[in-house]
Amino acid sequence: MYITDTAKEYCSLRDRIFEKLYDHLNDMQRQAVLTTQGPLLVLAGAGSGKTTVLTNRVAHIVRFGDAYQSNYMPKSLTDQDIMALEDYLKDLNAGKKELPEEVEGLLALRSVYPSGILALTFTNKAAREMKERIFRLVGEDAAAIWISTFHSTCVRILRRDIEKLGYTRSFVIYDDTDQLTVIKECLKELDINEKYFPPKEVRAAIGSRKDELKSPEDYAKEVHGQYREEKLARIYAAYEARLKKNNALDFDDLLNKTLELFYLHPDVLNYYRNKFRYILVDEYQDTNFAQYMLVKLLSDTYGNICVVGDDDQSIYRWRGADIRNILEFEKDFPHTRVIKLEENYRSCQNILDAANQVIRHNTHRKEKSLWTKRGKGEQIRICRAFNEQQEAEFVCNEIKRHISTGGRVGEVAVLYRMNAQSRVLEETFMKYAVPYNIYGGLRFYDRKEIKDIIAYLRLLDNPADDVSLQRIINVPKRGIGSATLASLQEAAVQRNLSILDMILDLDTNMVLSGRTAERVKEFGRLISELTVEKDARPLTDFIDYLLQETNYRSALEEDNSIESESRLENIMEFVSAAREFENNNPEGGLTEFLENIALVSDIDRMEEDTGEGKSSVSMMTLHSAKGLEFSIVFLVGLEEGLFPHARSMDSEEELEEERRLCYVGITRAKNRLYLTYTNQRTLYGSPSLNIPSRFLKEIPEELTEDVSMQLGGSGGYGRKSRGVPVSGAGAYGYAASGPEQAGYSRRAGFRAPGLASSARLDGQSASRPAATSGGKEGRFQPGDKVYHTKFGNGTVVAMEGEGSNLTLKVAFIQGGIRSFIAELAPLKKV
DNA sequence: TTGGTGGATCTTTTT
DNA sequence: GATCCACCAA
Repeated sequence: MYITDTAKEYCSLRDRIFEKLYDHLNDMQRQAVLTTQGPLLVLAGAGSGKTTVLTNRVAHIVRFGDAYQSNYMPKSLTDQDIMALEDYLKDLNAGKKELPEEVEGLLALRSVYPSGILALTFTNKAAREMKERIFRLVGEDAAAIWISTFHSTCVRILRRDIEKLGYTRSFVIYDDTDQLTVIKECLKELDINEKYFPPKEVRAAIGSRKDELKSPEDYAKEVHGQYREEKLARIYAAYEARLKKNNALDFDDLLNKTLELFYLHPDVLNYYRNKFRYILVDEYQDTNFAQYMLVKLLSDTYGNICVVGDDDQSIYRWRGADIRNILEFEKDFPHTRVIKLEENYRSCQNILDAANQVIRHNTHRKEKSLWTKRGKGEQIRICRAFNEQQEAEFVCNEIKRHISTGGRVGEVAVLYRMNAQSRVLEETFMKYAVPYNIYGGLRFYDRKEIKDIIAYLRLLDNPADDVSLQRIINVPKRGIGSATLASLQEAAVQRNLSILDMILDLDTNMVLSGRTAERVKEFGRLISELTVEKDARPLTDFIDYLLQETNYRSALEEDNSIESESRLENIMEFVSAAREFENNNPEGGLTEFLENIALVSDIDRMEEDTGEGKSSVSMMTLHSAKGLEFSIVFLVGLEEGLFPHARSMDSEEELEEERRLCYVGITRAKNRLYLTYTNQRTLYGSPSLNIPSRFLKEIPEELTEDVSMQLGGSGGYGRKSRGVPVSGAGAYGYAASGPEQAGYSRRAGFRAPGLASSARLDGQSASRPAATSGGKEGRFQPGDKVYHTKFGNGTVVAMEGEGSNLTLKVAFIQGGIRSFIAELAPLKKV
């Protein structure tokens, strides 16, 4: 192309303007923002400003369209234009970022409609956050951009065209509990024993097939001749048929049916792929095959696909995420530009070094190394405790010390591998009156009473929904038991009707008789009546009416227990959630409300989600901590068998995922990181002896400092850890501050029914020696290398029980973890 | 049909 | 230790 001097000058000015305009970004970030054309892979390490890049990139596209990097230039550039650009650059240098319209016209050469941008996330929270930040950058234009989760995006597409696939627009979305119900029905129908095909396993199998986009027919062909798999294929087929009959989609279907729609109706696909000129994907390392396909298909016309992610933070393999998507992105999308963001704005260098060192032990990854301009910061503090009670006391003491020196509790987080670990922490925090807040666990919309109400609503919205009907036909008790239900169901299948249709026309169908028939008919009348009222009343009003007419509320009120009281409270909460929805979506009806519940179910978190301004310590699993940051982080339970989890220890791939989880945990900390582990821990009811996690050993000693507690007199523990001399261990004397029973209030906000009362933690028999077993089995210790006549060499990773019940868990070099009764097993130390 | 009991099982979770 | 579920008695 012939380039004039004016054009050259234009380009150089444009470059300098953008550099100045984005001088709040580092070089790599700026590159990522300005690279708008073609495939782009941004490898964004933890805390490297990933969201900043995404939002600025979207804003840049909205404001300047295809300007940068494209061959487009203003058709006729005048000297005046050049002068205008020069003036603007001067303004910028003087700190004035306001963009005059004529300059914008010179820079933005081909405009892009905001509605031509699609940004995909995994969680609603991420979508919400991105939307807000883009709004702040570009104002009203942000409203037209498609920023939402994969699932919401698919629902939006499906609501328009799903009739082409033979569903109605008021389809329901089944969650995993509903899936189990359907699977159990299928097993019954096919006369398959649940023992040999546990519903949960079947669900996982079906889920995997769906992730791979395999239909029941595909699968059946593939496994032809294999008995078990063939059965699974039949269950899968029955499952699909039932969902369709119920006019229901599961979560996987939201993606798969969208793809199906695209395959069967290319006109629909073409509409969207021509519409979305720019596509961005957040957390790309978490995508599964279906999501990959969706992105691949939609980006085909323009090829402007930008994915942001961190392979080191891929922790959802077990949920279908395929790390290969990010590792092989460059192969899948030729001519990809790769940009690595390695500068970290969150943590001190010691913390980053620890993270870098741990993750280095993984083999399948893209080489990255985090660094910061901040200093080294504090040493990483490692504490060995005798048992989990003591571990929790240590955490409490440290937090109290932090508070007494002017620190805030909101800056602190305690992270653990399993939810079960939260109990002891919770009890101890209560005892010491440290306010805390547990995130995760049972979600609001998963509570029994809430699911019941939702089931009523779903049935009314979609009378074909047999699953919801089964849930509530006898809730509250109406004397309709499983036998009645079974015969109704069978008859419905025979006549190819929904169960509700059967019930409403029971006289013609003649399935039941006498008292039972009367009760069922009564239920039918109730539903008919509600169906009429549903359209006659506003949403909130109707839900209230429903609670009344079904006797759901009165049944709870009569119950008079603490539990039912909390259930009633939750129902009130639900009603106010409905009211809020009604206010925010005056147009939305029942269908929209239910969709909102299925897809946007995090009202629990929203209330308290105020980051470090909170007035309580945050406790959560490592998985839920992804994406968050805290000044002070406690990573507890770093023991072999717990973290890495025993279930993950028999495959290298799963072990690497555990290591990534550890990496995620470490990189949550901004200023101070504690790592704790115990010698003994009660898990699943019986005590076990543990050895420190291998991840601890992967952190260089010069980054760490031992702060183990000194036990009152019993010695031995806390003296030394991994050869590091104890520095002033006494300063952390545990029992330094006694329990303060009062103080703690439920304000910290857990709503779980009927807990709070069981804080009997008197005295604590913590210093009693472990179940170390005298006698001959005492010869074994966790960490011992052993030889088994059948399985060969291995290491004792855990011990449980005592005396003749003492069992050893041994990790064998070949063939995983096995448990043995110590007395009986042909094991010897080597 | 309901309610009680013994036995097995026990990661991680968003949509 | 806690929960879920299949099975059995009333």
